[in-house]
Parts: sequence; C-alpha cells; structure tokens
Amino acid sequence: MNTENKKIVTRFAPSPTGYLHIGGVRTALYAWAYARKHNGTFILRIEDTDKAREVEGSIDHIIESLKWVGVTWNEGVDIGGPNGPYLQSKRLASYRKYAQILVDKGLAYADPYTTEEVEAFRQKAQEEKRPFLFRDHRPENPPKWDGTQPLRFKVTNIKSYQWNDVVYGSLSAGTEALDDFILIKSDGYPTYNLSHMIDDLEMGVTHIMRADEFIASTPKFLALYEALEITPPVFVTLPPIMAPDGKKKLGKRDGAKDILDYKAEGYLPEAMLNFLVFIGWNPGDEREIFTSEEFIQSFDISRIHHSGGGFNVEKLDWINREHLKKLSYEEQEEYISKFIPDSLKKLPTYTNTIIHNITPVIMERIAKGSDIVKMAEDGELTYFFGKPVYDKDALFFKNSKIPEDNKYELLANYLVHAVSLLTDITDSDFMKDKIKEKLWPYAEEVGRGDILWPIRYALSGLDKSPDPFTLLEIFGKEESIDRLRNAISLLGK
RNA sequence: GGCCCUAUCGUCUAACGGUUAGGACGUAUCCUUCUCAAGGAUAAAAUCAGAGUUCGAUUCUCUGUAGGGUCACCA
Repeated sequence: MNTENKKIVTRFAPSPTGYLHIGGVRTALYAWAYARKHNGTFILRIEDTDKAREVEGSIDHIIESLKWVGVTWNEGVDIGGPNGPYLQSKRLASYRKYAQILVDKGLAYADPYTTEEVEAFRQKAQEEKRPFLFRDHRPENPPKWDGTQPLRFKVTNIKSYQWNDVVYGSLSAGTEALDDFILIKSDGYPTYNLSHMIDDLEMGVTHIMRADEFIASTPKFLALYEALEITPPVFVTLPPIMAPDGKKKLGKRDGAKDILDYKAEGYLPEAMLNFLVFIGWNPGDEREIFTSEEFIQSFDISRIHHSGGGFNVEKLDWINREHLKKLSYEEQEEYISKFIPDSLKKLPTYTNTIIHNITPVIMERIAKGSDIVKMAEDGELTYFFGKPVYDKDALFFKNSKIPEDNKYELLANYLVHAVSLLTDITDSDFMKDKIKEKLWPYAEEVGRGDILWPIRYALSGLDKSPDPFTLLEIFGKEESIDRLRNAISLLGK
C-alpha cells in the first residue's frame, strides 16, 4: 500500500445547498483522518455549480460544523492554498479548458434538444421499463457548441467496466451504466461529473472518499478519465447510513438533521465524532470509546464496512456519557454553565461556588445527550439558585407513617429536631458523610422516608432530585437550615 | 423494469474454512435506596432461505428472498 511513497491528498467537497448532516460529516471525518494519519493533505473544497439550489450562508455553516467536530484542513475555501481557488464557481476557466479538449477530440457535442424533449425520452424509457439512455437519441449532426446548449460527453467505447475500490474490492457494471452525460450546463457551469474530476486532478487528490450512491456513476467517470487521459485517484466508497431500524436509508425524520443541532442539544463534539466514525468502521478489537487522536491512529480504510449501518441514538447517548465522564472537573463546569438558562445566570445566587458544587451532581444525572437541555428547560436546575416553592402536603413521604390527625405539627417537629442535629455539625464538617452519620440514627428512629423525603423536598421542592445528604452539602449549613425553617413555617410552626 | 451494492442478537459489530458464534448499546431481573438518576450483578437475544464445494461453511460458489443505490442541465 502506498508504495509509490506519494503524499496522500484527500478532500471533502460538499455543495453549499444547506446544512451538513451526519452522513456528510462522516465522509469528511474519514477523509480527514486518513490524510492526518499519513501526514497528508486534507482539502475543503466547495462545489457550488448548482446555482439554483444554493443556500445563502451554507459555506459558513459547513465550516462551523466541521470545526465543531474537530476537523481541520490544510487547504480550503476560507484559507486558500497552492491549488486554489477552492470554490468551483471561481474555477470555470479550468472546466472550459478540458471541455474544449473533448470538443476538439470529437468527444463532446452540443445537446440540441429542449428540456421537454429530453423529458419525453425519459418518460418513454420509464414506461417501457428500460433505463434511460441519452445515447439512444444522440443527434446525427449536432450544432456547433456555442455555450448556450448543454455540452454532452460522447461515450465512444461502450463496454462493461471493471474497477477497484479500496472498500468494496472489485466492482463492475453493465454497459447500461454508460451514457452521454452533461459536462457543461446551459448556464455555463459544469456538472459534478466534470468539475470534481478536474479539481481532483489539479489539486493532486490521491484518494476520493464518497458515499455508495456514486458507485452507479463510476463507469461514466471512468470513461471520462480515459477520454481526458487522466489516471483516476483511488476510490474509497463509503457504506450508507441507515435509519435506526437498519433497513431504510436515513431520512430527515430519523436524525439526518443539522449536525449543529446535536451541539445545541448538549452532545460533545468528541462523542459525535466517536459515534459517527463507528457507523461503517471499527478498529477490529473491542475498544469503543475513542478520542479523535486515537481514532486517527487506529483508522484503516481497509476496515471500512461494505454494508450500511443504522443510526442508533441510544448508542450515541451512551458514547456521549462516556465522553462526559472523561472531562476534567473544569471542563464539566464549563459544559454545565453553558446550558444554564440566562434567567438563572442573572440571579445573585449564581456563583462560581454553587456551580462548582452542583457540577458532579448534575453530571451524574445526565444519561442522554439532550438531558442537560431538558433539565434546564424543565426547571430542574432552578432550585439550586433560589428557594423552592411547593405545597406543604408535598412534604409528606408517600408511605408516611405519620398519623393523619396532627400530621403538620408532627412533621414540623421532625424537621425541628433535624435542624437541631444539623446545627451541631460544624461548618467544616458539613459534608455528605458526616451529615449522614449524624442524621441516620434519627431517620431510623422515626422512619427513613418520613424524615429524609421532607428534608429533600424542603431543599429542592421537587419529587425527583439528588439525595438529601448531597443537597445539604451543596447548600451548606446556613442555606440548608434556612430552607428547612421555611418548610417548618409552611407547616405552621 | 435494467444495472449495481449489501445480508451475524432489536441495533452497532467481532470471528486465517475448525470458537460453547465474542463484545457493546438497548431490554429484563436482582442488589443498593426517601425519590430520580448513577453504580454493581445476572439473564434473554443472531449467522435470511435453499442447493453446491469441503472431512468440516457465518466465512467460498450458485439460485431465491429482502433491503439499499442508480438510471438529472443534483451533487
């Protein structure tokens, strides 16, 4: 492999027609990792030859998406490079030059038909259940190409092509795969068929990574490479990403959304990378959690799979959690503060100390990528920054053994006693284990639920929260006792 | 319909032609427990079907079936 000792050059070449979804990002990741591993060059090129479908702002969005997952490039639209420009609309002269070579060789001709006429041919072929082949309608005496008609490639060598693909091995196709396709559109822009090839040549691209939908058009490319006397690069065809059931191809509904949506939902970029590269590849051992660097080192294009893999959000959630655990304490704090709503950040109780204290508690409670966002939205973070509001009846444990008669007074007494126990603990000893040690005998005496639930509720105001000892430590002696006194007065004492 | 690609637990996948077909996610049960999480333990769960080659097939060949791609002045 790579015996020529040629420097490896790969590229990712999206069209600016919207956001980048996970399929595109994975392609970029593979191309990038391969170049990085072999100290090669990775290029970001933008294929903006379809002016009708172009979406304003796409390029910036694509760049932001790639940077988020940690992909960097040596040459590209935004940074230039020795073989620029990297925007196809600025390279029209190159495409024309090669188109002219084909015209001169008699291997390209102007398409004289109207769109309607071609559409009629297509319709007919479809009705007769035959593949549509333009070459069946090739004009006898095509007009001279003046740039206003589409320019078509003239396939002269109709044969069954056989070629090699790093992933799929030997591939072949019937002659039906060969046709007179369009090189230059009537608006003067080239089609992908021509432009990608010229750019790859001029930019020295050695390996093309792209999804399997291009297998069917490879014979056409091969015919064009031959006509242009270009040695094709190495083909690395990637398997498709399927919907979670592993059967259908991934659609928008199943998660083919903007990669940056995952960022907004709380997924870590390294988790996203880890997850995406594992759809269609694995290192062959039992490792599952990878940093980008580990991935690059382990990546081997010969281990890319042939079959499509499903997009499984649960696995992504798990991977995200594993990466969350690997963060340093400071990084975890930063991660959490990023998702705390502005309304809470404005409060005087929003301090570095409280963030520091609640970080491990929140981290432990994040199971899914979007949990941090959900917790923020559902108000599960609010009580950390302000006194909870709740109904006094909520203070009672659901299996309470407290007699109904004067239950408010009894519970208040329990809490008063708890407060007195807590008061005995010194500020420096006000820590989870010590608190538990102090409170436990009393809890055993009156029934654990009947005192622990109310304490927890007085502190959080929520049915679901971390355990009371943890909360007591987080809030500290003074604030904790204050919250407990609030509960006591709510009970009428 | 033509051409092409693919096929191992529900999902992602491992397995020089020889394994009790392995791991992970998820699921279930149990432990822990004031709640919700987390954590620990255990379990169920797969070679698409049929022929052929072979002493022996998940692995090689063929056929069928299923899924996917493609047949654009989209990439």
